[in-house]
Amino acid sequence: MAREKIKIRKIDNITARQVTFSKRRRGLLKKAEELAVLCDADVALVIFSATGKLFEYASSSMQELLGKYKLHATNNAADKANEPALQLQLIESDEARMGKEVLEKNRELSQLRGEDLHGLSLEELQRLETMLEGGLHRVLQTKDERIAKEIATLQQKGFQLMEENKLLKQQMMTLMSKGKRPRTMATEMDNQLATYQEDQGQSSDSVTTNVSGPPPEDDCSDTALKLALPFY
Amino acid sequence: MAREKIKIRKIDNITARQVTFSKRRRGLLKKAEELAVLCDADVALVIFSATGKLFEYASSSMQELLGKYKLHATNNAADKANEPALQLQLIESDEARMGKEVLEKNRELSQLRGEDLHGLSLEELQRLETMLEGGLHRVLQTKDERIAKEIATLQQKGFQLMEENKLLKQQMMTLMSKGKRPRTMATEMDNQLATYQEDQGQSSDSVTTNVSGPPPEDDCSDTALKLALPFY
DNA sequence: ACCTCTATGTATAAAAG
DNA sequence: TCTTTTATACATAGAGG
Repeated sequence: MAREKIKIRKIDNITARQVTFSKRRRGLLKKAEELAVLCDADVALVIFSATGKLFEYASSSMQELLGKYKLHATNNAADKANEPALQLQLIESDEARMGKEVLEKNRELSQLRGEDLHGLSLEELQRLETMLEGGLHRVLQTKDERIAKEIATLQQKGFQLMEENKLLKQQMMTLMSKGKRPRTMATEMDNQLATYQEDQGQSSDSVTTNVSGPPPEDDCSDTALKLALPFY
Repeated sequence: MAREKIKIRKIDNITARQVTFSKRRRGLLKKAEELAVLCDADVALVIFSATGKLFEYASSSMQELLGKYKLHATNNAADKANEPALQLQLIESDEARMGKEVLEKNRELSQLRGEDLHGLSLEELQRLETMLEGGLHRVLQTKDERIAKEIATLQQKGFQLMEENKLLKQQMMTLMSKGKRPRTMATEMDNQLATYQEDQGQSSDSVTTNVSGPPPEDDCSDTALKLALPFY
């Protein structure tokens, strides 16, 4: 495909054939991987050179893919004729049963994802819709519960910290009034306390408010305000 | 490779992914055959689409090639460890793996249905929510398209019937004015026609209006108003 | 889904090191 | 045999039917 167009037939010159094999083999393996990645497909590629050397690519496990292939092949073959393929068929019937199950589950999953809907009747679409709505409802409910719980935990931690700070402040005041030291530290703690109270008030307004925003930069890292919310 | 360069990662848009799959699949199959022919190599290519559809190429017999592959694979495995279980082990592990796969798919399905959500993190719940919303959206879209199409068909049939009735009425009038028979039948047909026109007017107002309600009780069952809508 | 069209990115045949 | 180079053929993304 360069310099000159070539006909697709066995290359006579042995050297040229080996060179072409090397180049095209790599190209093919690359393309196979690209297809698997781009299109979320399962791809298995097996190449034997004329000298018997093996090259292969499989998007997942070669065994898994070849098993899956056998299922399809045997299913189709069984449709067309009753080929009594020795004991092999007995063994494979087990595989076939499970494979069908996997295929069925996969179909169901992809339909729930909204793909491959073209063969479905209105009744089936309605069934899917109901199931999806129910599922979505329950997922949202679970998520809301989880979020509410985490917020409650955060609030509790916050109040604990407030109490702790208040106590510390009092102790500090006591110490300072005795030793007549400047009040800088106590003032700063007042500010921190006010900031934190504001944050708490906001987050309890709505479940969907951002709670993971910067908390007051305290040094009490051991008291663990670590329950950050990754969403909302 | 055209118009714009793309990154080799899963294509998000489902339609685009299917289109690309179709194009690249053909390209890959062609290249596989070219390699086999040009370089006298044995090539086996198995592709499963994301929806589970199978595509394959084999330069000779797929069975033969896969057998050959298994030999190489087992030989190599035997080099690394002294596993004398031959192909039997491959088959057994296939079954075990598929059993696991079935379990996995079932878990995924039940989660999509909104069951068994307790072990999930907020991130996983968010992922489920997104998937369900997308699926629901696509299901609703497909259903709406289907319904619109059926309504259009029903309307067309309705108009056909109206025309037919008009014609029959005229013929009847002609007959009656000639033979001086009582006009009972003609009057009844007038009523039917009026009723049907009302129905048509209603159903074209909104997609969600009940269209499958009682049509005029005509005896023209062969004209088939059978596209009843089971929902809505 | 499938075809066509077209601009562009890739693959690769041939040659050279 | 492998690499690099280069010119050319091929594959294909995106858009429109």
